[in-house]
Amino acid sequence: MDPQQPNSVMPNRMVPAIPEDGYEWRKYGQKYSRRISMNRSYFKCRNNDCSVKRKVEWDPSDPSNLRIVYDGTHNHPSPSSLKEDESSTSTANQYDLANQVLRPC
DNA sequence: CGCTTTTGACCAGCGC
DNA sequence: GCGCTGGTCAAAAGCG
Repeated sequence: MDPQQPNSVMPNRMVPAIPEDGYEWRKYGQKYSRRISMNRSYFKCRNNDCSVKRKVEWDPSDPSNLRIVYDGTHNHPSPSSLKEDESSTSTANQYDLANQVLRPC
């Protein structure tokens, strides 16, 4: 029936589903934009020397439409990369913002 | 205990 | 001048 979660368990806290990019983020705000009818969540990268900001927008009626916006660049390797070998020459794993959803606008 | 998360309110700039 | 939005901060509570 409804694709929601009939169970009383919700893996997510309030957001539908955020794609992990391999970095750690700390949510520091959330707001709803009636202008675009979308929810906007504000995340900040946790690092002594890395305060990158990450904005996530998604439609409350269509959590499938996720819009990720990165503000800034990481100056430290991703924690996910640290736990495992990291591509021999760090090719360009530093800025793998390959999460730019492809939206036709 | 430490850490994280959530909500509300405030501020500033801009457009008309 | 007014209204509106965007963005951030603070505090509190709960959990392992």
